[in-house]
Amino acid sequence: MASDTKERILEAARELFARKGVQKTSLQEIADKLGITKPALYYHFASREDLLRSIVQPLIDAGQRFLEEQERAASVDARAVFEGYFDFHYAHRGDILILLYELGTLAELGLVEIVFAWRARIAVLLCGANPPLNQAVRVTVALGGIQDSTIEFQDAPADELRTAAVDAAMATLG
Amino acid sequence: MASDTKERILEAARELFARKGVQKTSLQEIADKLGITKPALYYHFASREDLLRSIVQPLIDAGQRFLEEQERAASVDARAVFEGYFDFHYAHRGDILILLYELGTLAELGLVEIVFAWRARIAVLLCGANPPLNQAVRVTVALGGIQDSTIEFQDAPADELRTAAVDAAMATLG
DNA sequence: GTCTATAAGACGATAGAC
DNA sequence: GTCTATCGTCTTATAGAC
Repeated sequence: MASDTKERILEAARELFARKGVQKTSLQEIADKLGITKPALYYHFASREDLLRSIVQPLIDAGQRFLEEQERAASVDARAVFEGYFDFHYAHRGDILILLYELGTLAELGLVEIVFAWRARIAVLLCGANPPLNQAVRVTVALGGIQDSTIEFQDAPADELRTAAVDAAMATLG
Repeated sequence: MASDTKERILEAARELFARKGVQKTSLQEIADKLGITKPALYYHFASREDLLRSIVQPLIDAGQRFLEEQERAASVDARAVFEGYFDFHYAHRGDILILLYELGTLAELGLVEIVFAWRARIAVLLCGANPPLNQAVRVTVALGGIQDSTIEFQDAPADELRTAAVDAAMATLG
């Protein structure tokens, strides 16, 4: 396999980012954790931003795949959309928590725009283009609520949480 | 008085924090914006954290007052609670957006715990202590959704948005 | 691929004059 | 209340040996 040092760096960075935040974690700390030096780290990643992007990219790709899949589906089933949305957020809840605590940092990578665009595309699936405000709000509440649930109820059994979150989202949509 | 240097510093800091994030704004930049020097700034605020706390504190106080008011009310009306929750978030949506983009920074000031505690207290008001998971999830979706709405629909007319958000929250609660 | 060494600069914060 | 000057520390990033 390709040099696993690169993978080890990503893993260490992920752990430190989650524990102390992205901005407050220096490349020095990441290197120390692995017992290597900063220049060694620079051999694998051209810059600090390059490292950060390498962590975020798989998440963006997964989200993109989920959305294209939903849009390709022949018919739109709100419950299925919510379930897929829950599954995506639950599967990546660790990384998503990192992003949520550091929205400002991620905004510089253009991530905030991407996530808003995703929500807009789902909103189109659920209630068409240019819905009235009260419809748009309901979609925001439903999707935002599903995401919040995967963050706030870390200890709950996954299947029970999934049912509860999707039920709540369906009730919101009315 | 409004022309006080201390007030002008807070105002400049707020503006820069909103535009480029808390962590990425240096004391130097705040001083430059006002045409004063860093030591002058230190005359008014003991430290960087002191400055940050001075911006956040009024928000915490306002939230605290809202909650005590709700808890003192003789009877609990879910709709009234949601309306008050919306009004609080709408009135402070500018500052709340700053906090949302920098949860990590605010966590160091103990703010995240405070907000979670608020939500827990509202949850007790709405469905008693130790509710089943599906009830707790519905409260999270409803409250989180109201907050999201005040952020996402910046351009919508306030009263129309208020009705839509509260209606959605009521539907979520079932 | 990893090292030693260091550049080049920003940062928070302080001392002391006025 | 505001200044000039500076301290000490931390940072990203690079040069060049092995």
